[in-house]
Amino acid sequence: MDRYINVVVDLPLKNVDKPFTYKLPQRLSDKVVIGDKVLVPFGNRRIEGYVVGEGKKGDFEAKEIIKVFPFGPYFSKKMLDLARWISDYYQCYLVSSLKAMVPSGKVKVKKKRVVVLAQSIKESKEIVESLKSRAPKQAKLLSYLIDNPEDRLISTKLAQKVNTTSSTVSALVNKGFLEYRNESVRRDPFAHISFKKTEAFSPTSEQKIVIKEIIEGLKGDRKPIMLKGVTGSGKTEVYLQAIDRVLRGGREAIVLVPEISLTPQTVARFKGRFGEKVGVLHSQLSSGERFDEWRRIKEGKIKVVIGARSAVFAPFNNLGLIVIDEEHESTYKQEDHPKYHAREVAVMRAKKEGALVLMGTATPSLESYHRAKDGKYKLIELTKRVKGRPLPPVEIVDMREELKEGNKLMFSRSLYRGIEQVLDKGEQAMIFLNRRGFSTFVQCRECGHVMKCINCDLSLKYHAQERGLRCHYCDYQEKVPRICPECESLYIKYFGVGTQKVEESLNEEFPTAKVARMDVDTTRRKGSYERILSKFKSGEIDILIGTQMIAKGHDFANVTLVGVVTADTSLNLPDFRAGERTFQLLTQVAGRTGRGDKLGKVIIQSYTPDHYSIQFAKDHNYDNFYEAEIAFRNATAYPPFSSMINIVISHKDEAKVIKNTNKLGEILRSKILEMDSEEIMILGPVQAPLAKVRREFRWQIILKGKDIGRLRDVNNEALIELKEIMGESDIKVSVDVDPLTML
DNA sequence: GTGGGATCGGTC
DNA sequence: ACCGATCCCACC
Repeated sequence: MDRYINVVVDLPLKNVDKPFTYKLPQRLSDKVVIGDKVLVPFGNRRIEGYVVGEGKKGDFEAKEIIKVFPFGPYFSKKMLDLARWISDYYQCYLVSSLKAMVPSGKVKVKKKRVVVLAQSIKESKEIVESLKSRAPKQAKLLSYLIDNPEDRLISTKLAQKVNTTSSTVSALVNKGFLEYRNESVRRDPFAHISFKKTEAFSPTSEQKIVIKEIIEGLKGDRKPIMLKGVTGSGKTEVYLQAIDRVLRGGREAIVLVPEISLTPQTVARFKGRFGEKVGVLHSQLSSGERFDEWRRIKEGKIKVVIGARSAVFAPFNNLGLIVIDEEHESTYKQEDHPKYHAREVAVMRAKKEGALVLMGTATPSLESYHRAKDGKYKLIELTKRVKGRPLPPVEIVDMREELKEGNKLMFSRSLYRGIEQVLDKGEQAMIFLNRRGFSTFVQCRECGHVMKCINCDLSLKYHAQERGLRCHYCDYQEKVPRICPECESLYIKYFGVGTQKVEESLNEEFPTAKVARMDVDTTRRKGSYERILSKFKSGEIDILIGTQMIAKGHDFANVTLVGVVTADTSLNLPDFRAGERTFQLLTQVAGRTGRGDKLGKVIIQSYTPDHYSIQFAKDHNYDNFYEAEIAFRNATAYPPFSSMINIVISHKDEAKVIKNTNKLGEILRSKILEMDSEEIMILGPVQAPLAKVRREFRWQIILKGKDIGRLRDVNNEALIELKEIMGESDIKVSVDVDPLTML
């Protein structure tokens, strides 16, 4: 009886996004399971594919599988279900979702030729005695191996241990006292770091309650838990104790952290508690390292995985808990296909596998907090910092007043004084500026008025080419006004101050201070990130200037001042999440100070100091912020009150792009008209904010509506129709479901 | 994506 | 009628 199996081939193409049926040759008939990676004939080529199910003989002649790759299966039945959900929800090919789950690149076990004793310990000891006088080096080497039988070293490394060369080793091998053996080795990404064993802290009374609730969640309904805890309230300790519980119950845990927090210190914290059971998965690992960690998870050697976004796919079979630290972080959304959000995938995976999701943050995303308030997630809170440390006082400086008083510096008098004092006392300051490369906005320096789109109430973006203002949601355009439309002042300013300019200015104003800058430009080289941080920690640097990079997680006891050069940069981004981002950022930055025994202080400069995102950050008051922001989202029907899909069309030929995007817009509009529904809105077509990327022009259409399923359906039908009408196969269409940014 | 067969149009 | 370029489409 022939056995047939269904395989999805590794070609990201619409036409082949379905299973193909292959016959198993006799020799493999009982060796193939779902999740195996196989090599199959496809057309006149050989192609890799993944087994997704049993097949049956059809009305075509099935070809035979060529080979099955080792180390399979690469995914379980449940993970296949999850991949199907991702493909369906995020509109991507099944094979793309599957490939996100499996280790990529060359899948090989690394081997090395190690040197081991050829005789028993007892015999070897006798040999040592006999060698002592005539060949002392050989004797020394041999006794080293007797004393350290666990060492699995290659010839040169072993020779180094006793200050000799590998010829000593080969002499011993020739005499039959030692032998070479090929052993597989693990590529350990953290081999060079030592971990100090740590014990659980005794929890604060607040932490105790929270931990109890989590344990109840683990045993009970496993409804996702939102842990809202102020910065410095000890969320990590809560995670550690929850994980401990899960491990004791014989299950496994995944800890997702934002890429930027995945530092050796973070890993050390987990390894310190759980030792060798901890594994790490992230994009910086070499493909070999990633494969080894992946295999150790599968083999059950690892019980806790800590990693970035993709670690949500760790191949555990008895998953009990997924922790999502800093739940609101936008790095959890994958930027390329499949454009999944790790938080959503985690919730779905946990549901399928009976695990609990625990997401923690000081500043929940609006989406998640809304769900928590709706009862879809369980909300628990940590309101106090550990050791009773207070949250630092926050001072908001109105930069309009500074200008009126004749201060044209980028530092207010207050921040200037603050820096002076810090330098006097030998303490440290962090100066934060969130300057995004291309986005600038136009603002009146006298009254703070920002030029906004009349249709969207979003800030207009300055386009240098045409020297005009433009809304990238609806394409509304206007000229840059010569005088402020609000107060008729002539002080119209194009904002675009970057960290470099701040550095220059600090050096001018405080020539004796040691200033360093940390942003994408200064940390591009490997290790430079750690180097800057360790210099700051050791006190070699007085003032650290930086972008978001310095806002996260770091714990510097001597930092007593945090300055935000302008809170407006992120606030005036043309994005409905600008207010949310600003609040999150300010809250996080503020959390960087007052973590030691000294009191900290935060100074935020702004031209729009009355904005609720800034005002509520001053009081560290998330709930008030949430109420204001959710009202705005409700009024404007933005998420969480609607869903969105961003469709970007790109091609080298701009005319082609415009033609296709316009046509797609027409098709979408007529479809929505047919549906006789007011529910779906179409924004665009407009030129994408990143209008040209790698010589390709980009235009986009945004769909917005209550029902994500309907949005997807309309989008799908429209894209099929577009292809029929235009018949163009070479234009690129990229679909982003629940986009976090429209760029 | 890619090769092969169908299709179209130009050329001897 | 024959041949190369282009289109189309199936690939199990």
